[in-house]
Amino acid sequence: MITARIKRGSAELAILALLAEEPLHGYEIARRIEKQSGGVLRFTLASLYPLLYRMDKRGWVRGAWQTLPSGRQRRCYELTPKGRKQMPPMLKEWGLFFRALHKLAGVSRA
Amino acid sequence: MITARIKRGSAELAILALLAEEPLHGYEIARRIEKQSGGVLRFTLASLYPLLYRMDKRGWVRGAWQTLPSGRQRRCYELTPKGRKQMPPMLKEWGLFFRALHKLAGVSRA
DNA sequence: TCCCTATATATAGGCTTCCGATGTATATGT
DNA sequence: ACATATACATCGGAAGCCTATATATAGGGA
Repeated sequence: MITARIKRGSAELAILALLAEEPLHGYEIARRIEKQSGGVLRFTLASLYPLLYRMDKRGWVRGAWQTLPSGRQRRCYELTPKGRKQMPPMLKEWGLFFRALHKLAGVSRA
Repeated sequence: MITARIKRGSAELAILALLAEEPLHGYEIARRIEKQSGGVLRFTLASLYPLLYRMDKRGWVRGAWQTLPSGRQRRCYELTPKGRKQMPPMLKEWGLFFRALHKLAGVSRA
């Protein structure tokens, strides 16, 4: 039986989902999480960068330095096949968790 | 704007929801969380008891020792009015959070 | 009789995950 | 000139949960 632990780990899923659409750099990821969640999910940069390094180390994303025309540097992250494989089980686990919490406490999406 | 932090804190909500139906002792709470969530939410007793003490300290629940006919003792927890008031905002926050995660990553309840 | 499981509470120690505060540096608008 | 936005980075710490362990009683099966 799949058991969904009670945990916050939704940040990783959010990042994977964003990078599944297109490669992004850190600062842009944070902005999109806030924007695309309607301002609900706030995510500080102090949380984001260590998270990205960890996901890079695991091989879920691959970061590469870019040099902008201005000469400025930034790190662009791309989803790897291994990272893409992580998504379905995470989606399933969160779905299960949500349904369970709904059954117990009546949490609704509406 | 209400911002839902990314956190696991669902345990407190689950406990409040169970105690809203009827007073229960710790061991029974853990059993019901597992049972009523279809085995999805697992919750170790080592997490549960400190949580109950904290909620008692905050005045959300009130624990009282019972002596069973067998002479055995156990602690029965009851929801307080203050505890009941915590539920609607928590439900709202979790609802917002799930909608946001659904928008971002496609987490579904179905 | 002895052991195993279930019931019931409790604590120590530690891990993961996230946040606040702070720092550095460049680009852009006013 | 100055404020704001962009962009990355780290330190320290808090929160929330788990593993392991301890204690003690009750009931069932070998």
